[in-house]
Amino acid sequence: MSPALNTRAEILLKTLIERYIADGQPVGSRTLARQAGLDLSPATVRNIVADLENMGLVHSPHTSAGRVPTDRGYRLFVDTLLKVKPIHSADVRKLRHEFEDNQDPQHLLENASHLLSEVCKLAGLVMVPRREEQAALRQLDFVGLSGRRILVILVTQDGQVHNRIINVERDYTPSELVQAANYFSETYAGQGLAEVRRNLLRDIEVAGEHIRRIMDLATRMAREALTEEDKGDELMVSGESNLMDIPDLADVRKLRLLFDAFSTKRDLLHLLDQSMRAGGVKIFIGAEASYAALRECSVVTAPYSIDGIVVGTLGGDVHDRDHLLVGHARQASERGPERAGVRHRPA
Amino acid sequence: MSPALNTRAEILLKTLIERYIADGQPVGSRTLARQAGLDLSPATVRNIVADLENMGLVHSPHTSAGRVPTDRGYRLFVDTLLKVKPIHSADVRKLRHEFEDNQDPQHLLENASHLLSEVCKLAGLVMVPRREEQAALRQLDFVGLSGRRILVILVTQDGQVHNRIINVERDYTPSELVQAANYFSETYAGQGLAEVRRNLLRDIEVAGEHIRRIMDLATRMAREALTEEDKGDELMVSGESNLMDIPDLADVRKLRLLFDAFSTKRDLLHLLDQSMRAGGVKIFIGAEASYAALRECSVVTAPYSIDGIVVGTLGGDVHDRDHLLVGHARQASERGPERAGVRHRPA
DNA sequence: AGATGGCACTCTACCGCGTGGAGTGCTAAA
DNA sequence: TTTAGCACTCCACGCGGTAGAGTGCCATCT
Repeated sequence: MSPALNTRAEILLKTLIERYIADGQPVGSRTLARQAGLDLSPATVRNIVADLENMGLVHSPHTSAGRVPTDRGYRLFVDTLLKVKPIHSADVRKLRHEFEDNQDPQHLLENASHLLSEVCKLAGLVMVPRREEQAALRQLDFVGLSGRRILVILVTQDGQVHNRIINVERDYTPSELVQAANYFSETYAGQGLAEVRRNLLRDIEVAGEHIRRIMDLATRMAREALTEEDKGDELMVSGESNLMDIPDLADVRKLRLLFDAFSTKRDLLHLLDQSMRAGGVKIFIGAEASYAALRECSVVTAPYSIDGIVVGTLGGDVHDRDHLLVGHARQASERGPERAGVRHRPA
Repeated sequence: MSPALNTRAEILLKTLIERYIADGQPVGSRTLARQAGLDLSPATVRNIVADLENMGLVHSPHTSAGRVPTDRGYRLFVDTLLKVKPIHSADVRKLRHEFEDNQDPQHLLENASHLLSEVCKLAGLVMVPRREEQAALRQLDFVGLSGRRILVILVTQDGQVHNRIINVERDYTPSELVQAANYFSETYAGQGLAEVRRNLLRDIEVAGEHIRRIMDLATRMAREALTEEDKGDELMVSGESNLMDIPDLADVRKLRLLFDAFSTKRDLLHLLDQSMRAGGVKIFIGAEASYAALRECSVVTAPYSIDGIVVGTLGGDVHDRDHLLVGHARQASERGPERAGVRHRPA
């Protein structure tokens, strides 16, 4: 694929990209010659850059403009040219501090997403841990509401609380509810939620005394309360408005596309999911995300884990290299990697 | 203040504003003469509009442009000129249907906010019911987590579930937790949360047997779990991206201001709070909201109630008159009023 | 007296044009 | 292999001219 570059060409490409990322303008031979620190004349630089163009790493918006990196150029850049430097340990301490107090998972995730966007001045994404793959049931509670509605509260081992309201066919007395809750909690505690659902449905078939008495409740619960959380809840986005500071999103229509993408969430989730399975920090550049709204951006993702098991992904729509450095380095220093950014500016 | 207008002037002002709202362009005498249906020549219209300008109801961006309504013009418009027509009962049915299934309050509010923005193609705001003023405690649960952390689950009479993690000084056995939960649930059920907090703190003073055994837990709970929810949770915003379709927010900086306002939430909450106390549909035009970011917009708010008690506010950053009609009428037909919109376009 | 037509004036948006600057590709010389 | 020079291209910018929309005022009509 990408043919080998000699050192000089590499340096020039790197400088070109950094320069372009810094101010978004196509960069010409004179600037490049000065910036690269190679003591070459603009003319020489022109020759080399012409080669880069032949290799499809850079490209001219029009005849007499400077050069702009292509997707392939970026790819090569992040794969082989980019060095990340560790972030200052004081910063790490500060970040660690932010997460110190025991918060409930919901708030923790919100904070992470918010912080991610704050630190990087970009949009931060955090995928909610996959409940069914990870969390085991710890406890169940039923609370009777008016009108044959029952509130199911479901606590998982890791301290997450989920609640659903289900409608049932008959009235239940409070003590029935308590008994049912105790029974379910004892019988199914420690099993994964998907597992609970399966077992519960099976147990209804060969129903024992306990289950038969609360048949309706059990069925509803298996069907409604134990099903997958709405997709909408599985992704948190914050700091979207940071994207408005990015000059080439000044066009409101582009912005709109992105924001719609953030509120639909579905495709983004897919992207993060991909990243989760693959493991490690991944950088999706422009069209690589194969998702129209992100064509002009890049997304950097990294899975995070709880007790060593990968359960979700952090990511971000991204933009400039400094932030890439920050994000990448944090990954080395914290257990759960954070994220990073590189910006993409096609014509 | 606003001097009396004769009918003709009123009609012209009304037409002018409607026209301006429709396409955002300053409106000139010729258009106005044609549109108003008064069979007047442009010259006559010019004279009358000149009067309106003297009264400060309209204003010219520059010498030879048409007229644009001022804040005072809008005020007069919504106060005396605007008639709302009921929305089609089929629409009402459809909306009612959307909220039919019993959802838990969290989702209900999210849906309301989302629907609000969908229907009006604007940003929808929903204020979360004021917990401490309304909700009474129904049930309490403690779940022990690792490391002396306890998950407090708190169910209110109206079916809302809140949970907090608190740190405690010593370990509790599961049965201790169950007993404590039972005790608290029985003792304080039916009281408002603020009340519970007060009583609990008082009871700790003159501690009885039960409380003394779980002193630490009780104290923490009163302090941490029963305090006001974070302000951040009290307001839901959705459909912000609809605002991007509004032509004069094409400027990204203005947009940014608004979005920041939405994510800060504090001042918006204040606005909705005001509206809640005042009651009825309120329309804040431009600077009336006395909040810089909203200077170029208007906000329409209406309180909603549960069982006749006002507990929160719906509102929206808003934009065109048709939606005002829709929103206003729904208020008449549903118990909880929805919202409405009028748009403001200063120079 | 109120409504109207006419007229001069003003301001904006837009178009075409010329210019300066930045950048390129090519060629010939070091 | 590098460099300097040169002709060429293209964009951004500022300028003047024009068309259109709108106003304000005055004289006239009913």
